[in-house]
Amino acid sequence: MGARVPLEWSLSPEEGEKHFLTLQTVCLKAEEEDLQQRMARAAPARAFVVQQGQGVLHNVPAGMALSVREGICGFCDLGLTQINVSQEGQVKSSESKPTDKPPDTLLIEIGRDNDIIEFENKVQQLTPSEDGGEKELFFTLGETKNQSCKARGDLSDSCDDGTRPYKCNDCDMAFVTSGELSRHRRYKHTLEKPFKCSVCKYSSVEASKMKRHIRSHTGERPYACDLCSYASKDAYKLKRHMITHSGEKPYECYVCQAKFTQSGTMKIHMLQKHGENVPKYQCPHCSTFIARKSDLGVHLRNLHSYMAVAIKCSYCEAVFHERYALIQHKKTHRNEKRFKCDQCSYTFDLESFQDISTVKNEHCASEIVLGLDGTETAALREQK
DNA sequence: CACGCGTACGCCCTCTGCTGGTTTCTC
DNA sequence: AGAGAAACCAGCAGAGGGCGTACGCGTG
Repeated sequence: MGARVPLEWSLSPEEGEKHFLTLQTVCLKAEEEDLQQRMARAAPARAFVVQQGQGVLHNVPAGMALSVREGICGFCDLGLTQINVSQEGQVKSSESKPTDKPPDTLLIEIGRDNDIIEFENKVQQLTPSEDGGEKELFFTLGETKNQSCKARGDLSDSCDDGTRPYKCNDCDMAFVTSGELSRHRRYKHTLEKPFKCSVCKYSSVEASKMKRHIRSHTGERPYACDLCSYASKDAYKLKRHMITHSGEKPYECYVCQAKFTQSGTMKIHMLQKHGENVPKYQCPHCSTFIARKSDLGVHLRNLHSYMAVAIKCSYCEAVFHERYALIQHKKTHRNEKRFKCDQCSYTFDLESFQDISTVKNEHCASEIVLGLDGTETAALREQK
């Protein structure tokens, strides 16, 4: 991820039916001096008007391209309107004129129906660029949900001290009641878990969590789906399951707009497709690197697990209880398949290995019958 | 009756791992 | 070129963490 680009914004009703959200880039960080120079070269300092939600752009200056995307941020889970300011590294149009300033104002048209929307300049990202490549600025606005600020530190300052008098001594959290504070401290600091499972080692902070846990032992599934035979052990899983019937994909990758049914799936996608220095998982039994941990499990089961029914090598009589061992064994056969003519120094490949192989040595126009070790066998000599 | 406290319920989240379809690789 | 195998990938569900809130009960 690149540096953040600070934005200031204000919402001002004007021009009768329209509201305008004005964004101003305050400055670019010193380390982004190169970007400033690029922007100054290619972008006129003028306002753009973007029709929110439809991607209709007006007054796009030469050398710049704007697009509007809407989705849900994978990191903060806010509804997002994202304005991408794309700039070619080298301005191709001869009519483009260099300017002194980067673009400093964006105007976004917002209908009156959107009065309830609150914007915050929470996420702004600047993607790194390749030399001469495309540079993109992501001005991303978060549409706040009607939800608590939870544990996000950057929003915690907004919590009202008057309404949340019970402050935790070990962190910045504050709560309405002492009971909430007490529970929070058990979860985060004292790690006290008074509820113990009689079947396994699980323990929990709350009795309700133990009740839910017990269902994993009893198999009780009180939450049944109306549309299929699925039943869940808790309400949330049923709700999540219902997405499979509606076809809804509420999580959208803000980079490639791919959509996903679960946030975790999108997170993996973003890591694997758009992440940097993505770690890979190395098989402990062979040198294979696999992108996903779950697929390493598949690899281990398929190639390294013990097989009750042994598989015989197709080249010889050897049998193996592990597929990977068989694969490695077969490779030794393949490496051995080059043979020398017994009459001269010519070498040749066997087309296939069987218990007995017959090879036409076209070089010497004589038929050679070979065993697995590349020498003529007594049985073969009798056949000849 | 107001208040504090504990409990129960509910919601949403992350992490995890299995599954099956698709793509890529190897022979 | 084609078949089979392995890796890639998204879908999906299990399990558990964390917190908001409603409710009941005891107490002053």
